[in-house]
Amino acid sequence: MSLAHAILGVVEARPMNGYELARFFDAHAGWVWSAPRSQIYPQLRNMEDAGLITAERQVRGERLERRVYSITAAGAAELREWVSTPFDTRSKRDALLLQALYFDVVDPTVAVAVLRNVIDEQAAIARSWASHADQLRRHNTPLLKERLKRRPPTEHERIARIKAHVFDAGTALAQARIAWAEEGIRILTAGPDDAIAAE
Amino acid sequence: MSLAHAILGVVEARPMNGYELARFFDAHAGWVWSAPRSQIYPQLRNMEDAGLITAERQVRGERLERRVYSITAAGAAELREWVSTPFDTRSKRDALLLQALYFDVVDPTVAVAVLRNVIDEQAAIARSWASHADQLRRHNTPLLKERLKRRPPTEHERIARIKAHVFDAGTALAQARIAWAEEGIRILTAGPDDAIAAE
DNA sequence: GCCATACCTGTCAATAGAGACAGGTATGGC
DNA sequence: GCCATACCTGTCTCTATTGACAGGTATGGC
Repeated sequence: MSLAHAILGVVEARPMNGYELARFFDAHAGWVWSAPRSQIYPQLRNMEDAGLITAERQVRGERLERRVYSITAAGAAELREWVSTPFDTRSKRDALLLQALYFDVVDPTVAVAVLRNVIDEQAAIARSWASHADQLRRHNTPLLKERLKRRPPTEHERIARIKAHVFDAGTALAQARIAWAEEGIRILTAGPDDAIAAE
Repeated sequence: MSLAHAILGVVEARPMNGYELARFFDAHAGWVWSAPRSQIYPQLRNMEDAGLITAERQVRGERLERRVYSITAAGAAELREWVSTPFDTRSKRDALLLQALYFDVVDPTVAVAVLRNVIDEQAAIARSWASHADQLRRHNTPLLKERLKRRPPTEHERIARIKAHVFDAGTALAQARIAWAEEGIRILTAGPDDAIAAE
């Protein structure tokens, strides 16, 4: 399951508790991988049971404790193994494309409104991904700084470039979707005359 | 749920039984939306209970029956409603990007091998999507032919263009991923000298 | 007539994921 | 001292999704 590997990659940078992880997935990794709290806490327990992470338990008050999780050697090995494994990249579901596939059953103006919404959302995504890639290239995100502390300085530039390049993908894919939606609007707004003229 | 709407869009073209739908999702719609048999059969029952589709039951042998489902007026209304609704297009999970995010923990040659696999797979996807878009533009797929029988001829060209444009998206996104993976290989194979030289 | 194959419909168990609900703890500002 | 807020860990229920398993029916080729 990918959530486990997403968590392994984060705690590999620095130890975190469930709350921090949940906030991190909301704020940052949510762009690449998202998960609700109700999935994170049980997942951490499972990973602890599996020996992929260890918890340092800190007592808080009378009943609560805070568990700060660190990656274990087994966890690091599992992460390397998973990252090394080529897997099926064929996307199995795309709700946006499914919706567009049936645009012929609604009024063109309605479909155009849906596509305009797509363009606005994807433009916002492209901006925030580009901004994050830029921050990474400047070695300027909190988690990257923590991560680099544990790596030799000669590797720092390379690591930052690898991370930034992932967010470049988000930008490029968002821009591809925008271009596609714009072309879709042209197709939907072309009248029957245009269609015949274009034959 | 999107599976229900994927099914509605297919049976809107022509009535089908569960087996045909399962094969269709494997062969064609699987590119946009996939589902195993074990999800399709219960889903059809639910949709029948909800009045979105109706089944014509044909007896086969002593114990089996074949159920051929057609869309109802309520189902067609539900499909139009769903297609008209702008929804959140921010992708919540991308296993490929998650994997690439942690390429720094493995040997570059391993990461490059993963990316080469991505390129091969995405190239195959781009080819088959482009081919399908071409077939649609020629009004040459079985389901499109069925679908057009129920629409006025003046609409045929428009409908074919809308469908084909969805598969253009698949091609464009696959090509964007290929370009991204190729750039990733360049970053991974660049030595420390290159990195310094590029500063 | 037999058999391989395609046709046809399901069940079951397990995991993943979403969203609502529940409740205790520390701290800074008033 | 009180209270709002952020910190912190969970449970519960429902639905989605997967993969394995189960089994009956029609048909064309040998």
